[in-house]
Amino acid sequence: MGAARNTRQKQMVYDALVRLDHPTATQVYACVHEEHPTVSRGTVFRVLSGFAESGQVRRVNLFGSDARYDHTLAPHAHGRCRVCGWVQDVFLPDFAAIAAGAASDGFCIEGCEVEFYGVCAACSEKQMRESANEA
Amino acid sequence: MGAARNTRQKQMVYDALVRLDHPTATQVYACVHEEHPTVSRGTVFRVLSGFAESGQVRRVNLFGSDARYDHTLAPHAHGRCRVCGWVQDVFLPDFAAIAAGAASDGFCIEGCEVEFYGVCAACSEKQMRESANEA
DNA sequence: CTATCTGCAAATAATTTGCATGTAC
DNA sequence: GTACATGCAAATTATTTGCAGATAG
Repeated sequence: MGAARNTRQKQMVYDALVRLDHPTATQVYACVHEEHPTVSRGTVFRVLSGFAESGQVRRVNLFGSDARYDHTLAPHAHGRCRVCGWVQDVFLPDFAAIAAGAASDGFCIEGCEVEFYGVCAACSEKQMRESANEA
Repeated sequence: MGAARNTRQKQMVYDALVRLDHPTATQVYACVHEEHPTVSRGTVFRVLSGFAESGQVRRVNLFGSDARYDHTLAPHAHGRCRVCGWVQDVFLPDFAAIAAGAASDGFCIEGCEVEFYGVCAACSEKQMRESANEA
């Protein structure tokens, strides 16, 4: 196994990932493919998997959806809005401590993924406004 | 919309779910279908989705895998072994408090899913034994 | 040069869906 | 009896893969 090479495709995939806010692989493909129609689906999936494997990006599985990719490497959780589906980063100050403290039955914990779900601020306000109109 | 009906299929799907330990929908299908070949894929997926929607079971998305179903409704996290893939329940005493305390930016948290990943006790021992043999 | 990458298109695999029939209540 | 459920098979959707040609180092 040799060293990974830098290619235009990898750069484009990474740029799209940063720009797109927790996108799925398919969303990254759509974004890259729009400006560079010759870039193929296979390449985007391969590049994203490679990034995830090398730790360059994080692969996140959220509820009831496909795998998403996150360029923010610092440990953090996610808030997923039940209404609009938006994913918000949630930084927990004692994130590592929570993970470390949860070890039990000899399970050696190496990392931790957390997703909160609920309603984001924007959707809360919208719902409040709508129910005010009904009354 | 009428009330949900009790059918043999639903009972079979639920029984398989309890027996199988965090199975994917496809695993549930395989299990049910083996003893009752007439039960169809579509039914198993529909029944599991219905259970998840009604809150009768919990749908869990773990890293890099398909959706899994969990009949344990009490709030808990999961430990997923990097080596053998086994999923262990992890009960956190202050689970609700963690979720509640993490609210920020107006995100209204309704629930929380946590997955720890690492190596389970069995795989740790096995690896230790193997490295001892090499030395 | 040559090991790695890429594009393409076809293959998998999970999940969903339309529709006619079956069945719980 | 009728509304909800099921079986079947075909359709979708996400992701993977084989292979020949392109290219980074």
